[in-house]
Formats: sequence, C-alpha cells, structure tokens
Amino acid sequence: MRITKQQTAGNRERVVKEAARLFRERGFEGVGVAELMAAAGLTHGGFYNHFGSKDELEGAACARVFEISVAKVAAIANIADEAEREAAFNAYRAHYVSREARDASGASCPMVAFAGDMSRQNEAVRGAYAAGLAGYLEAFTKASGKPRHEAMRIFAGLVGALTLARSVAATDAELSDEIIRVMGSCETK
Amino acid sequence: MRITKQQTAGNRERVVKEAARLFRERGFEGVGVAELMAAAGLTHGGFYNHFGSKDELEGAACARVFEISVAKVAAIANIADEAEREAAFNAYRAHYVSREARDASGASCPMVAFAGDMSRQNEAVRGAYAAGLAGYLEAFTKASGKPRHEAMRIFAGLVGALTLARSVAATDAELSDEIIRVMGSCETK
DNA sequence: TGTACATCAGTGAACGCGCGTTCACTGATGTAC
DNA sequence: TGTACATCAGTGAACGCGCGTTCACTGATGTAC
Repeated sequence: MRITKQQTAGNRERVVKEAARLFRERGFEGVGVAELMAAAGLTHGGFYNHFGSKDELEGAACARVFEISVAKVAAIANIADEAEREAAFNAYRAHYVSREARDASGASCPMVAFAGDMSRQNEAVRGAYAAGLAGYLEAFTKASGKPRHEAMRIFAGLVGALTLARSVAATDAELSDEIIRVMGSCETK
Repeated sequence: MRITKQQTAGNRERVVKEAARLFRERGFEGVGVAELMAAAGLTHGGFYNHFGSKDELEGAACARVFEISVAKVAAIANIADEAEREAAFNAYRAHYVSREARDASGASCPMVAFAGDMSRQNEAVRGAYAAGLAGYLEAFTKASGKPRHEAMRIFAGLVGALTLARSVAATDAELSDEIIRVMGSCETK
C-alpha cells in the first residue's frame, strides 16, 4: 500500500500535530503510540517509519508546541505601535488566565503542560523544552515592554495561576474559578 | 513471621513517609509498589496488608504531604506578634523560591510537585489534593496578613517561579538560577 | 509515453518487559483456656 | 502464669495486562529502461 510522498509527509505532520494536542492534554506517559497513530488515522505498526522512538516524537511534539507559542508572543513583540502592542500584551495576559484557557488543555501553554514532569523526561524532550523556554521568555519580555526581571515575575504569576486553577478544575470548580478571577483581572500595576 | 502491632504500625508509617518523598521526587507513576516497599525495608508482597491499592497509598501520601505543608504555614499564621509573623512569612517566601528548595524535590511543596498531573489522577489523590489546596490557601492568607486575593497572587508567583526553575534545573542551570534570583528576592512590595 | 521492477508506508500479529496485583506459605505474636 | 492454637504481617513466585517495539507481508508509487 505504498502512498504518495505528499501523503507520507502529511501523515507524519498529522501525527506530530495530534501528539502536540494529546501530550498536552494527558502528558507524555498518558498517551500510547497506538492511540497517537489512531488519532492521525493510522495503525501503530507504521510508527517507526516516521520516528526512531516514542521519545523522538515526544521531542518533536514539544518543539512544535513551543514554536506555536513563541510565534504568538513574538507577533505581539513585533507590533510597532507602542499602545497597540501594550493592548495586545494585556489581552494575551488576560486570556492566559481565563476559563477558556484553563479548559482547553490540548491547546495549552507548553510550560504549564510540561514543566511539572520535565525532570523525568528523556533528552529529546528536555532539550526542546529548555530551548523553548529560553526563546519564550525572550519574546515575552519584548512583548511586555518591561525589564526582563519584571516580565519574568509577571510570567511566573501567570504560570502559577493557570497551573493551580487547572489542578482543581475537576474537584473544586469554585476555587478554580476564584483563582482565575483573582489572577486574570491583574491590573497592569 | 508475624510481628508486633507496633512494628506493623511503624512499617505502614514508613511506607507512607517514603511514598511522600518518592512521589514528590518522581511523580506517582514514576515509583512502583516494589520500590516503595523496598524504601521502607520491606518486600512488595506485603503491600496489600496495609493498603487496598496503589491508588489508596497515593491518596494517603498526598494527604500526608499537605498536612506537613499546611502545618508549617499555619504555625506562621499563629505567631501573635505582628512584626515577627511578617518576618517569618517573608522568610518562608524567600526559602520557597531558593536553590535549596528547588533541589530538594523530595521535600517539595505539594502544589509544585503534584499540580501538573492532577487532572489524570485517581479519586483518592484528587480529593486529598483539593482539600489540601483549600486548607493551604487559607493558612497562607492568614500567614501573609494580606487580603485573600493578594495572598493568592503572591502564592501563584511562588508556584510559577519554583515550577519554572525546576523545569530547567538539569538542562539550563543558568536560566534556572536566574529565575530563582529574580523571584526569590521579591521585595514585599 | 509505456513497461517491469524495486522501494517503502502502511498493516496487524507477536514479542518482551515492567508493574500492579494475587496467592500459597511461613512463623512469631496475640489470645483463649 | 503456662500451654495450644488461631491470626496475620511478611515473603517471593506467579499472573495478567498494557505498552513500546519488531517483523513478515502487502501493494501502490516511483524509477530505470
């Protein structure tokens, strides 16, 4: 059943994309190779035609997630008009800690999705993550228009708030909403 | 090989204690029943004399970790002298985001250790966690001497900072240290 | 452009390992008399 | 207090399931002529 080169590339692309979603939703250990392939409309046997190992896909998926996130923040940083940039940045912050963002774990920020178990990940993932975080912080600082240390404090607050809100979303909706409310409406100080 | 009731209680206690440490270090899925029992000086076969399932131990360990953490914060909240309490609270904050705290993952704050994969945990763990977080936030607010929403913002910043610092501790020590430096020296504003 | 053959993405069965859980057995403790 | 028996925490082998990985096979694509 050989298929077109284009189809092959499309299949690989779809696996990475589904992996980026599923890994964020359920963690690297929470999704198996068979399910990943099925999500892309394939069967598990062909997995190793595309990737050398599950670790390798994890690394690729992690890198992919960062690409998307960094691109979003970099787009804000590149807005020329000062007031417009600031407005976009504030909108980004507000959406970062929102009920929508909390509930869309498959589209989550990579830090919130992956940071927690980075210490027990393979080299491929750790490398992609470390490079990704460095790039993200740089873009975030630019987008914020503030000194780096201040931008980092803001970002840490966002990460902590979203992490905490998610952690009790299923068990204590009221507390989760309170966290969102308190942290989402951060005046710019 | 029947043993003393006291020894039995001591054995169970040791398993929970080791679990509290190991689960924080490597996550619930990262430590097996056999290793947990070995850490307590036992063999895996007897596990089910003490616990109905691994899930049950996870719940007990999670609850235990919160007990310890909440007690620490509550002790600060109960300091009568205002200035002394404030000093103790600031010391707590400073130590929370420090290189020592970052590297001692086995003695970590339960939120930083567990929040990330709470969404994929069993009922026992989720229940213990939700109750624990609510109790912790209450104690933390009291200890801070500030309005609840402000205390929550401070706490979210601490959680985010420690989470981020840990996530790159092994791959980008410089960035990790920078995060600690920036967030640990938080003036009280 | 048409034909013949090699390539290789996809398929599904099978392997092997780790891990949670079960089980038959042991022997000192705890208890009934 | 002493004796006889039941209890039950601990042991280590074994089971069964899930999951990453391998493998033989298929057949349409891509290529050489």
